[in-house]
Amino acid sequence: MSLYTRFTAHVNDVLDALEADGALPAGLSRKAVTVEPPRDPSHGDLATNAAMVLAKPAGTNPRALAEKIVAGLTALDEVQSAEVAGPGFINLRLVDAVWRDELDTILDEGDAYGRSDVGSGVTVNVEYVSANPTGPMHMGHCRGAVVGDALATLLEAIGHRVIREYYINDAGGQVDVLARSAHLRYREALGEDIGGIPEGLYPGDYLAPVGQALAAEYGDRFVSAPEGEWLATFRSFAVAKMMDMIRADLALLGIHHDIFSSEAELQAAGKPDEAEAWLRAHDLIYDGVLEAPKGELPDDWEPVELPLFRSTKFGDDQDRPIRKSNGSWTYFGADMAYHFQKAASADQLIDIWGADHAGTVKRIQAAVAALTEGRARFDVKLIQMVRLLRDGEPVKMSKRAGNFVTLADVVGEVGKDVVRFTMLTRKADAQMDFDFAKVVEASKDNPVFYVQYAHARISSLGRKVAEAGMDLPAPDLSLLGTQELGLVKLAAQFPRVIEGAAAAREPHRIAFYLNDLASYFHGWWNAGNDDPRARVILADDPALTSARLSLSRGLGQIIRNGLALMGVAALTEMS
RNA sequence: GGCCCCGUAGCUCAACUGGAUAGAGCACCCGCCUUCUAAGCGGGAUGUUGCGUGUUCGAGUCACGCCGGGGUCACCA
Repeated sequence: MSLYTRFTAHVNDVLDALEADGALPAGLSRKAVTVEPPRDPSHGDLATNAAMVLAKPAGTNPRALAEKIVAGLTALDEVQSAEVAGPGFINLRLVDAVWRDELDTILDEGDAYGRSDVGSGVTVNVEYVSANPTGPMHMGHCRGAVVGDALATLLEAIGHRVIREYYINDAGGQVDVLARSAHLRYREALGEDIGGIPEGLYPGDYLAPVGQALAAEYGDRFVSAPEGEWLATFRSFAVAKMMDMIRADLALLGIHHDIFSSEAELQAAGKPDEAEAWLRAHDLIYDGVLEAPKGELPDDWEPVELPLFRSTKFGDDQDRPIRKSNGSWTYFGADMAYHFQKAASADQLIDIWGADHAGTVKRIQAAVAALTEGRARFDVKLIQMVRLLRDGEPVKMSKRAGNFVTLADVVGEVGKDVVRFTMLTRKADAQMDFDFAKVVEASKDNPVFYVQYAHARISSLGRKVAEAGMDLPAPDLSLLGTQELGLVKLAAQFPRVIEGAAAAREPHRIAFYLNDLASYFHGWWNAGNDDPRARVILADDPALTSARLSLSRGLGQIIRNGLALMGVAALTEMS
């Protein structure tokens, strides 16, 4: 149990006691009661708003109620002082022993420190990447891949069972285009001069090996065969090759999915039909005429009767077709069934999408709400664009010739850890710049470097002590000073940060927290510049050295654990 | 035109999903390198949180309406 959940329990105990005494009406909701560190540390170590939240429903005034709660909290051994402040906050100051014990806990629990089981018993399906299987991963996919993966890790850290899933869009028109592109390369591989790649086919060179593989597999039997004879074969062949490439690209980032679900298989298994039947039985699908698109009408637009899902009943602004006029499924029709399938094996669903799909969020949320009858929590996280820069100048990307910046190029240039960390240094719904020069810069402007540098400094301490052959006594943490306990207090927030980040589905908070912790650590370290007695290693004071070394190790542990959540390896020395 | 996201210091961004006096870094000014790694540290200055109503003990955060920037609109995927 983390320190913060422990004190939340203490506050609840005090409230229980007040209820038992009749000082507080029984059964008031404590949902809004929080126990958290105040923003301003001068207010104390912990603050609770219990009196303010409960005063009104209890029919009393906040300060009077606060006084009663304070009396109960003051009685606790771990509490040094409790006082009422401002409009009715209760500020707690804890005895130093609490923080020393917490440092021991960090060191004892090691890699497990910060993990919890608050999410146990709940399975969460995180679907991320799901790039179309028509080419290698490029930078546009990168951020969503990293955010999704880090979020999945974060959810595991609070005890959820997590399913990492990739949805292969292998049923739409774009995979037919892929198959035709592959057929062209197949003819090329068999010696035909194909000239340029016609407009409308995928031009990328990565398809050449696919053509060669097809030639090796099938010889020349499909060279002049009508499309109907080879399309399906070439399609599944090429998709499989593309997925191999994508899996290899993802592996460069350390990303591995548990499940790859195929849209084509989903349709072949009749899942969309099942969903449609269920929805029709519940009067959530009707045959109707789609409204004309707003704004400028396409030339070929004409009213057609289609099966429409009543997404307007769930907050969408238009009912949405699930089948096309030729009877095949729309993307939405299949996607609806796909989410229905996912919800069968998970309690909560999270989709990581590019922000360009924002317009389709409501309809899929409507579908999930309908098909699960509101049971499944379902979040769509939209990932904003990343602007690629080099020394402040936008990286030019031409759309023709498949000339985009691939994920493999970027990882090759700056490394996996830099890419992953950088992608997590912004809220997902804020746009972000990725500057090749800045992300590898060795300065404190660069959080990747700054955090790693702190960890390297900490690691160097262990080496120095070993080299010096110092004989250290068991640490006596009561030797730690105020600034040092302050560092412990910040370190002790780590479990809260994890829980908060997981609950909000915001992995970037880990990166910000680590940067903060690194900043305080560097400050402590540099105190030794002005005052040699403030250094960690004091040759003439093994006792103090031992205590400070324990603190350093604790901080190093937190940094490692935080980086692990982000999928980033901690450096023990800077190169 | 409808919907979604964003708007916070000169710049880039935070703010623990409603808490106290809105915080960091950059840039600017003042100190600090015969060093446990100065690849940095300490201190100073920086605000009508786009604007306006409302909800309440309390709003950057929630609701509604404007303003500005971006995205999106299909029987596409």
